[in-house]
Amino acid sequence: MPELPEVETIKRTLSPRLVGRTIERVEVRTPKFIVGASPEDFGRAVEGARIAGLDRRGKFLVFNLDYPAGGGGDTTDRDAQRAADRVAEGPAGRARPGDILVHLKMAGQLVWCRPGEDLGATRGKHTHVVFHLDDGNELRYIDLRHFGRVYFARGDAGDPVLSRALRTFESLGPEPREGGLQWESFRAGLASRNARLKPLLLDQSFVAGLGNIYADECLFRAGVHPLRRASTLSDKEARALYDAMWEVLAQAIDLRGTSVRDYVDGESRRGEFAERLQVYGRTGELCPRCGTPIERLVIGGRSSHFCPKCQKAPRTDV
DNA sequence: AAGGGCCCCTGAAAGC
DNA sequence: TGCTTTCAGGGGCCCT
Repeated sequence: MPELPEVETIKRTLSPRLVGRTIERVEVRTPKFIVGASPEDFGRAVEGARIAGLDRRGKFLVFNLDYPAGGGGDTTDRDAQRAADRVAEGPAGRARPGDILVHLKMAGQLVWCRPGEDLGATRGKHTHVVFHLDDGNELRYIDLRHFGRVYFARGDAGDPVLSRALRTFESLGPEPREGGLQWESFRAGLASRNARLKPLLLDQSFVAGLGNIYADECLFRAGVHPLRRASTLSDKEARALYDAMWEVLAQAIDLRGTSVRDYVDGESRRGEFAERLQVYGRTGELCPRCGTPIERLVIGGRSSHFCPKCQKAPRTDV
């Protein structure tokens, strides 16, 4: 389940292999994965384009393409401009018209491969899009659950699925790390919300990139219960949560993500953060801090894992 | 603003 | 044992 650390790892593993390469041919095996254009139009548009940059925004991967006819500008200018835009725009950030956005949702994989490389029957069967590169290698989009999508930002503006995705992309909240989310605005954001913490952390317009796994881990490390109302946190608790986000995400990125099920990076390698998970998926196991059995509760339709002793339940609402 | 319901889809697990 | 059914799982949209 790729969340921020996994998508970041994919970006880092793919960048050196993709940036500067030209897409020679696109093979769309399962049309529904391409949003914004027919497979034919998508192929025609993208073939011959050069991958100028690879970015991550929340859980989206952003392929920035240079097109041979028009558009363009030299790469250095573009990169500088994009970096400047990101700082200037803060959380907003728009997709550029020629970009390809990829959201992997639960089980999507983006994998760099040698030509025709065999990834096994299951992954082979679920390989939906193949980008053939000018050095002969391939970038494959694989998805065992069929939830992910490849969005062509230059596609049909009237396509409701595309415009919804672009709207979602543009309304992403700040990145939790790297100078995105500032303490003061986080503190103020919590204070202004009555929502329960768990759904709030999963709200991508509040903060971008957390998913179910890291939300649970952050709450545990901060010692706050997932049902707590955001506005009821003390300064100390809010600070603990802010720091926990930073630490958990940094550690997870260091270990190249969490492979609970299907996740692998751009080189098909699994991440190693799963063994460091302290509560997620550990219902009934003992809390590493106090030895109390970890409990599971469904909140907002999502399973939540927490230690009932380290994360005190709110007095009301439970 | 908050929250419930629903849908996307497959494979694993549970049920018979 | 083997087949069928159920459900988990993340995210986001719609509706209230």
